[in-house]
Order: sequence, then C-alpha cells, then structure tokens
Amino acid sequence: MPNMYCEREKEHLLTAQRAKERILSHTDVQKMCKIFHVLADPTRMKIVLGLMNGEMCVYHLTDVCDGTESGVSHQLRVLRDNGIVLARRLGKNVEYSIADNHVREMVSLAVAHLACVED
Amino acid sequence: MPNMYCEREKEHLLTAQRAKERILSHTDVQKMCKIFHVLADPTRMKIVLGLMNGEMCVYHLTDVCDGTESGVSHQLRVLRDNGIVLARRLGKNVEYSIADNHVREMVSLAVAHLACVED
DNA sequence: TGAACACTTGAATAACTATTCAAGTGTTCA
DNA sequence: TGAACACTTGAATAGTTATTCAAGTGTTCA
Repeated sequence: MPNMYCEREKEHLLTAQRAKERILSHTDVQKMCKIFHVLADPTRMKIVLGLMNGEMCVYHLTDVCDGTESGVSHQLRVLRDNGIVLARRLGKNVEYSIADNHVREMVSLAVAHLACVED
Repeated sequence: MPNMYCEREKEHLLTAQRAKERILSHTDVQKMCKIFHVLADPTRMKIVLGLMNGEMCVYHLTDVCDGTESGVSHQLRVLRDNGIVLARRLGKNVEYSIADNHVREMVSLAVAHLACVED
C-alpha cells in the first residue's frame, strides 16, 4: 500500500493513473480551451447562433447581434482565425457561414444544457 | 423589395428574420457563454478531463493537473458554482465528480474536434 | 477615374480573471 | 483537547481581451 493521502487512496490512485495516461498534452488542452474560449463571448455566440440559420453578410449579422459593424468584424476575425466560420467574398460583400460541425453540435448541446438547468 | 444592403438581400433578410425569431434572450446567451467560459481554462479543463475517469479528491486532482492545492481548489469552486462538478465530503477528504452529462459530451466533442483539425 | 459602399484594422481604454501566498475552516484521531 | 491533515478562502498582482472610434482596404458602378 502506498502512502495514504485520502480515505480511498487505492481507487483514486488508479483513477489518477488512468487519467494521467489518457490526459492530453498541455498543448492539446490549450487548443481545446481555445475553442471554448472563442465560444465564451456573447457577441461571438450570437454570430454563431445567427449563422446556424444560414449564410449572412456583415450588415445582417450586426442586425442579428445588435452590435456595431466594427465590433462584429473584430469578432468575426477571431471566429475565422479559429476555423469556426468561413468567409467568402461576393462582390462588395463578405458572406459568412459556419465552418465546423463539431461547433454546431457543441452549441446545440449548450442550448440543451440551458433548457435542462432552467428553473 | 426592401433597401439593398448586400447582393443577396432577399435571402439574408429571411435568414436574419429566422435568426431573430430563434435567437435566445441576451440572458440565455450569457448563460451559454458562461458554460463555455468555465471550460475555457486549462486548469479547469484538466480537472474535468481527470474526473471523466472517475471520482477523485483534491490531492489526486492536483497530481493529475500538475497544479497547486490552492489553485485547484479555487477552480473547483468555479466548477461547483456552475454546476459542472459535484463535491461530497468523505471524512477529511472531499470527493469530486462530474455533475452534468452535457458537459461530458461537450468535452468529448472538443476532443473529437481536436483530432479532426490536427495536422 | 473617383465616389460610394462594405468591410477590416489599429490603438487605447476599461473590465475581468487565473495565480500565488498567507491565513482560515472543518475533520479525525491519539 | 489539541495536533495534524485536507481543503478553502481572501487579497494582491499580472496578464488578457472586448469595445470603441478613427483611419484604412477592397470592390463596384456611373
């Protein structure tokens, strides 16, 4: 028996070992956190929720998000840089769309979670 | 035809309308963002990834996360306050576990996303 | 060509938060 | 009871970042 740190030392030690074997590298953990971080801002979340209904250009996104053009554009850059939305130019406009299905699913899960914990 | 803001005014207007009908209240958006925010920190993410292997007490969590006792405890409080982990006292120790299956799924999706975008 | 439009970018500010260290609470057991 | 253990909390610091306003691209069309 190893040193005792807690009352269920044996189980915890096994769990900790399993966890350490399976745990991702610090870099991978940081990448995961980045995805969540990007989705943790109201402006960006509204953009993503908006785009889940279809492609839009910046003007209509500012309408949906109730934000400024500049503000929305800044956040669209963050979303683009993280591979969450796609941009394609169409004449004078830029059409934005959701790039990643995992993101779609994560957002849907978060909506479900919301409905679940709602009082 | 309404005023033209972009080349695909008609479609975008419809999309925007749909989005606005379906969009969550600002409060709900903020609640969703909170969940993502909580998962956006490396220490907290490591705790959650660790607990996905089973219950553990603080000592073993600091081991898995490679963090300080105080730091892990601070982050456990955030996770508790947001209903992401559960705490139950067992003698001198406190056993932590994952409280919410949506969180489990969200984290799994993020891991999947990771594997997907990996170069 | 140049004026108007659609969007992006840079810089500055203000707000938030993870970490650390020290001190505190709660539990057990001799 | 009190000493040791397991964990929590408070306060301070340092780093990050969303927003705003002003100035900058890139595209179209008369």
